[in-house]
Amino acid sequence: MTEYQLPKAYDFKSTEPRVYEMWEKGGYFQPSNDPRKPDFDPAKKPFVISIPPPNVTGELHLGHPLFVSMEDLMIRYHRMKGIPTLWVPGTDHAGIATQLQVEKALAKEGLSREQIGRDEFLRRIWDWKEKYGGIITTQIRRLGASCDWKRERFTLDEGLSRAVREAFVRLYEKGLIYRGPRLINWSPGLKTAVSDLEVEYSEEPGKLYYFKYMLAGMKGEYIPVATTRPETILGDTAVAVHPEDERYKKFIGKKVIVPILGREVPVIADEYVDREFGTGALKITPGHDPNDYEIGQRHGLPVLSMLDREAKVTEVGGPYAGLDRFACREKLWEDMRAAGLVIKEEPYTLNVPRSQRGGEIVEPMISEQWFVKIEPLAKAALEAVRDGRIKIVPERFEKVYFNWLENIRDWCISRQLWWGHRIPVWYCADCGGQTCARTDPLLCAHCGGKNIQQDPDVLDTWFSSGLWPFSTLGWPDKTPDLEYFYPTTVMETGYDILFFWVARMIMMGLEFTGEAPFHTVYLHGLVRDEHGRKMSKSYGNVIDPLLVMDEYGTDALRFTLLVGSTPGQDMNISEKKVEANRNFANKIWNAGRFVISAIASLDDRGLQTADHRPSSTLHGQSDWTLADSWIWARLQQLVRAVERLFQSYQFGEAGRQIYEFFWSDFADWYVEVAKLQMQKEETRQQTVVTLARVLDISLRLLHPFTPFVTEELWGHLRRAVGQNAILSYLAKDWPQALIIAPWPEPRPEEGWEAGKTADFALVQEIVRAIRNLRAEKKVSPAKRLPAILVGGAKTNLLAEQSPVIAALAGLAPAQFTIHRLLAAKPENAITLVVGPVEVHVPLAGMVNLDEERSRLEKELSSLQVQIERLEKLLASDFADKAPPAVVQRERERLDSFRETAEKLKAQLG
RNA sequence: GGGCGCAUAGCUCAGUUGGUUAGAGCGUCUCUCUUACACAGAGAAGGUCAGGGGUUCGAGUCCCUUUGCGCCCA
Repeated sequence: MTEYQLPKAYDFKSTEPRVYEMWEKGGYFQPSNDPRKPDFDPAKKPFVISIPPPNVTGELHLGHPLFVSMEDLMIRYHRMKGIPTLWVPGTDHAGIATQLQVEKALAKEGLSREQIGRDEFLRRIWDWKEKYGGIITTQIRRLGASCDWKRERFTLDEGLSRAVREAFVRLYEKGLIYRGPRLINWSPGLKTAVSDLEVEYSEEPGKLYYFKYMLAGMKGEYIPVATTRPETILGDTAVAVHPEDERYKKFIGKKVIVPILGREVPVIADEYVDREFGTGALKITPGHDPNDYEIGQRHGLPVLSMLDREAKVTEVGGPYAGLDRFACREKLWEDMRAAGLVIKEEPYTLNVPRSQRGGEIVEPMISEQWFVKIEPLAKAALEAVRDGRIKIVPERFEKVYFNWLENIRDWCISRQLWWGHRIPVWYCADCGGQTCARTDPLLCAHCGGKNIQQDPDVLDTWFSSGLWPFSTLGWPDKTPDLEYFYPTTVMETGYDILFFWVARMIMMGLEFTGEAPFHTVYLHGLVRDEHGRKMSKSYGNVIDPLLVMDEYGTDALRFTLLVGSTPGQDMNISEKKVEANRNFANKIWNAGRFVISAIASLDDRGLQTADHRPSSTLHGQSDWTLADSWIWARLQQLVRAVERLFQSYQFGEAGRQIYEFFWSDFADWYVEVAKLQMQKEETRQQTVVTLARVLDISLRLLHPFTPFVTEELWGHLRRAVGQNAILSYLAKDWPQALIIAPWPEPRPEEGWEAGKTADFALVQEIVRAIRNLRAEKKVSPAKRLPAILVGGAKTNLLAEQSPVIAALAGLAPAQFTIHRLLAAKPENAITLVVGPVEVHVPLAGMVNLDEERSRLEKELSSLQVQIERLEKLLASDFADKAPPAVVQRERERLDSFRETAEKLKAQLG
């Protein structure tokens, strides 16, 4: 017999790395049914998740532990169910973010990327990736992620680059990719175009500038115009008014003079103009405003670009050429004031477009870029969700998804960056033709000339991310992985990237594979600080998950994130919560320690092992005590609830219920009763069996939530049970590790549960009532109290449970009697009424008759209220219309209240 | 402007087919180092479930509406 000397507190620091290594070395992260292996069975349906790839050189923030915990939970659950599972890990090259990091490092050496050139810059960025690229995946391992690292991918690796190239060429050949000058969002600091999604609008205080648009050839007549961006006057090509606006109708078709520049532009009529806003007349700058651009298109207006790629005024701006956009605004306005064209300025709240990255003000401008013609893709993507091929959880996000796709605009996919997938198009200097090819061409496809040059731009990072679920499995090749694991099962990610990523994956998946890339989209909320504020460095409320794990352990962090969240809802996190769950991990550990020591203490002295196995599979019978039956019934109830909750993605609620069961039912009650049962020879073995079985199943249920502590403890349990001559039969089917132990399958009730549960609940109530009395009367916990119980119909139950009641309530066994009926009320005793049971506690010298009387009266009166309420309820329509079971339950409650009230009345005499 | 979410104990939150007198963690108060755990145990206090209206035998839960906060889209 081996003695188990487990540390008094769970030591996550030494456990976590060791356990993770054991899993990884044991090959448990690989699918149990693998198309790359000979015994592969294509008929088994796998469960597959592709990881939302984190930025390869990024830092771990709380968003990562959240998605890792969620996905790992789903993966572990399915793995334990025996389903072949694959979780594909990987990282994203994160074009802008990574390039900026390296540029920043370069700047410290006083260099710019232009100075060192494209090739050298790319070499450095790859060095950077090699140096820092492993950090994030190491951190994800630390979170316990059970993904198949053998299948790890990177968006810029060879295979994925080929996928990107294939995707681009196919869209190009289909005419769904085009290049052209369009109004795009330009980021002057980064000097690249960005997509509509990468622009965020923020409300900021600004001004509305009113000025005069003088009419050409009509002395002194003018149209008053208001604008938030006076500098764009330099690019105006019209003034628009509403066709029915009485004020300005007469000017339609006339010309007005652009201030300072003196150009003449037409006055046009367009229904877009809002007569209520500003002066009701709108200056039109098609080159620098999306709405104006559309109006310009409608009216065939010329488009002027008055800002260059650095947001400085171009020659279009005449005297202002070379000025920065903001300096120009001031100078022009002052000049206009001097020219008598200014009317007034008003404070006004602007909606300023800012770059999602860096926050600089984005400039709408005309630029030659590549676009994806999105409408046909969007249509298919809408259909896939509408007809249920893809389900979004929570459902309300389907509406958001529809709304976005229904109003989607073409996607600008070219970026003026160097880090990314280069656009596979070559321009011919001889014939001007474009050559788009899967492999780098040497000759122009049109004229055969050698004078071709590749487009310098790269693709939006999300273009490659959109291919992720299938590119990671080998697409465009028909690899065995792709055949078997695609489409994937669940896409789990934050709702903040529903458009950026999820919608695009759906569009691309349908386009290139003909299938929805996943069946279910599960969207989680965002993690905020304990008061619901967004975490930000400037605010100083950022919680670093690494520090949290250092202090409280990974399981505590995971459990906090999993249990603290509801689908699609933001969650607030605080260290306090993590600490509470660290305590839970410790609770698991210690309850386990107790069970293991109980097993170790059970030897085979005088016991014939074979004969002492439970003969019946029907539980709650024969050699089972009430507590054994109760905890088993509760556990089975829990297994059923957890199964139901998992099916509906309510992982948080499932975790809470397991927590409740483990701490309140198992540790607080059953373990305490078990201590007693183990002292008796006849119940000892059955108790240890129950302890072992309940712990085993509990650990299995908890494993997806808190994998480390459960794996470690289960290992000890397995060894202890396996080495025990009497109990080893219990573990005969247990595998090497908990990670692959079978998930507890829900089984139907057997019929005995309700009765046993009610009986145990009565015992609990009696114990609580006595404990309460002790606390109220300030009786020392060490003092054993005498007691007289009057049980009526429950006398047999009380007699059988008397040792339990005595032990848990601190009664003195020698002075503790049970009666069916009692002729006279004991003297000098305090009486507690618990349902059908009376508990008389003689407390010499502590009984104040008046106090007792008023206590009983108070109890009686609150009972009367309940009785009246129920009598009224049962006399109403309720009795006819409510389901019989509900009515029956209320009737029983009323009976029990009446019984208690009668007893109280008798006491009061 | 359109859409969505939230409002439940001092704080942070659960509460998904509507069904006991609404739960948890933290915090507060009282007691206890009882041989798994003081990262603990026992007990207690604390809520007109934002306001109003409706449906129903029955509403924290469903419908309408008002107010406040937050988010997304334009």
